[in-house]
Amino acid sequence: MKPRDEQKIQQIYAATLKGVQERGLAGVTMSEIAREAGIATGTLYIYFTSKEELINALYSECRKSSAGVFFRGYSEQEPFKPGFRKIYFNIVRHRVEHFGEAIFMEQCYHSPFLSEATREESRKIMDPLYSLMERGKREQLVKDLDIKLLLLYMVGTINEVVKQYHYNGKKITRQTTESIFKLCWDGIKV
Amino acid sequence: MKPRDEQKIQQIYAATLKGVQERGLAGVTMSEIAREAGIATGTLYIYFTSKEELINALYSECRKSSAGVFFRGYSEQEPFKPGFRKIYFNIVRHRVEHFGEAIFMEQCYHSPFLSEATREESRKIMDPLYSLMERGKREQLVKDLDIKLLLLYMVGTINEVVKQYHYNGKKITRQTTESIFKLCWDGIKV
Amino acid sequence: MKPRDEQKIQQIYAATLKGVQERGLAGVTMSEIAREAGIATGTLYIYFTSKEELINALYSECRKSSAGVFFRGYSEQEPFKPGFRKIYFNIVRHRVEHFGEAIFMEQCYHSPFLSEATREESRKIMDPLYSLMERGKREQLVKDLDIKLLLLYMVGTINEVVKQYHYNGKKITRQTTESIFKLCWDGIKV
Amino acid sequence: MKPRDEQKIQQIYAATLKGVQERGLAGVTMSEIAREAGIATGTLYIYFTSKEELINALYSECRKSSAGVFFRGYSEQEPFKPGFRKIYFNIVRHRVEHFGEAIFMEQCYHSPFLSEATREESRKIMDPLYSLMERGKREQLVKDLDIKLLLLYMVGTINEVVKQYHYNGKKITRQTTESIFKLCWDGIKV
DNA sequence: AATGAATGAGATTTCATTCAT
DNA sequence: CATGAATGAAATCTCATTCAT
Repeated sequence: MKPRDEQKIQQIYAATLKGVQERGLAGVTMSEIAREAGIATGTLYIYFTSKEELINALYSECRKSSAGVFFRGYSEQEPFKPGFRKIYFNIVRHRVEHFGEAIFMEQCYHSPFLSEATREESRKIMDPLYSLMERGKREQLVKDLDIKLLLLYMVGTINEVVKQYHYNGKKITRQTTESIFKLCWDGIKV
Repeated sequence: MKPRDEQKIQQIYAATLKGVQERGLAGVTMSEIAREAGIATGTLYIYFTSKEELINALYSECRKSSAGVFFRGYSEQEPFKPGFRKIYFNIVRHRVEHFGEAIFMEQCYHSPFLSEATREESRKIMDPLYSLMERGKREQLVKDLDIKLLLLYMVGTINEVVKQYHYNGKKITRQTTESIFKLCWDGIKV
Repeated sequence: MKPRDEQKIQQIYAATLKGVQERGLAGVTMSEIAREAGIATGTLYIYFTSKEELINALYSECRKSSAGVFFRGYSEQEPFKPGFRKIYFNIVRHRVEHFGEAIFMEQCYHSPFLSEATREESRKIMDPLYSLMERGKREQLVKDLDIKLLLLYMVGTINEVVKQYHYNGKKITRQTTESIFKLCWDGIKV
Repeated sequence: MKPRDEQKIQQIYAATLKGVQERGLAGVTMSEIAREAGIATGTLYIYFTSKEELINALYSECRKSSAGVFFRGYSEQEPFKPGFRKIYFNIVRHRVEHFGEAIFMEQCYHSPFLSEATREESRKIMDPLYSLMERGKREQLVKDLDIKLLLLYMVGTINEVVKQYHYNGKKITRQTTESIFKLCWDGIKV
């Protein structure tokens, strides 16, 4: 019987992401999160019984929300390349608009907070992209390599570019996205 | 008189990397580092006046050591593609063999520990790779894009692949490296 | 909601004074203070962000409280000698009844804790006594010497007598006070 | 079989006094003392087996050296007032020239360092002044009050004046000394 | 539910003392 | 003897969590 003031939960999530972005998972404290969220420390513990639970819940939340965006407007019916392209652009946009989430998730990986269950659960989210890639291979549009490798190739560049652009205060324009998509496509295509 | 022990510093560094890899910058403590390094907590403070100083020193060290490996065996005289390939393989090898360092540096970026001075200092290390890429562009072997973008494209994949392979307990074979190099090269070439 | 407890501050002050009297500023620790005040160590840090701040706050407090006592019942209207005598007796009584404060302040002077601001602030407290002495000089009841010197002459004896009597377990009786007042007066008068 | 490099001991004493004056007994550390004395920490422990022993030894030393100065040029044969005057001036001079020692001794009183033996031993040093005062009373030159009280009256002023002048960076001139001596004498005489 | 003061275990740091050279 | 690195107990301080209101 956990309380469901959904708005408060969102404030807590936002406060956590902000804190992690500024001081890292290492530096963020429960009282800072509470203060930033505009509630008392005690209240935080009404919504999340521990720091660990908060981290895990937020992690899941991030995964879910990102999946929603990644496949927006994408249909398994459309031909491979436009589908692939759509997802690519979706991922870039999401990474840019939800930069804090990316950082947070990255930091979680090496924290003592994330439970194995959460890690496991979060792996499945890329499954539709997996299927798409498989189709690309079947249709001989994409190199015959391990699918996981192809996905990492695709995602790695996006992550790195978005991160570095962010740190250097540069904007990712449509042109930038077109450029890295072209790089990616030329590499991946047969 | 017992001289200050240079080797002890290496033990401390190793202990820190191990701790960060296991529990994240969030979870690593000075006493754990000391225990792992086989020294007393107080001794740690003879070599580093604070946790912050230790983190910064290790960060610099990592940057420097990686630069050394990246350009091993590479000469500016050799033609573009073999040079590029050599560096690519060097980076992959370094990331695999010094995985802990990569994790550590990634975590540092969003920690309250890293000083601006250290951040600044560490940016210059990729300069030679920068020059190589410029040459590639001049010789019209490489796409005419912003060099920084090309480097991020190159490095992003490596980071992501090495990381995920590591987490899943998979080995990066020569074949894997060849595969991602091919992906990278096909993308980057004109 | 539990409001911040003003009385707790008094307990902390009392505990600090007791500790300093028994073991000196050198020997007093934050955990001892907390234990003596009947609170947890962490609680101490809710009220004072550091040991230094606690010491400075207590120092100011002592200065202020002593000033209150020194001039109790004294009016600038009354003739010089009875006024001077009243203040003299007040000071003696305060030193006896608040012996711990005197010791504490003495120790603070050469500690690394006291900030320059606190030192500065505390100088002004004797001002009314200063004015009184000036009047005494104008009325030619008091020797024509630097006023500061006259005050130090007056206060020095009190401090020394109270201290030594305390250490030797002797009581300062009314008779004792009369005696030293007579000594002081005979010296100071024209 | 304690080593007797007398010069080194003096350096240690000087370093200790300097440290205590600057940071209080609270703030002075064994390694600082060693550094200031120009020796290694370990060496300090060859000369004094513990911090406590060093403090106690220095305390005794201070007491002894001060006694030597106090009664310099004084003979029990000379009449009361010139004798008293000589000692008075000696004390003032000593306090000024050895200010650090006075501070040190004051701080020791409330430290956990000073042993009861040391405290006891140091009380006897004023005995000749005690006798002198007794004579003054017998010859009816001095008020018929408890001798201890008379001495505290005398010494208290000196301590206070020297301390405050020192803190305010003012010099104690011969004129100052004459002034406070006159104050003292007028108070003490019958 | 909400609050924020209180708690105390544990983290960082200091320092008297010891020890290997 | 002299050195200063090494030690570890203890001090200062932090913070996840609990509790009284």
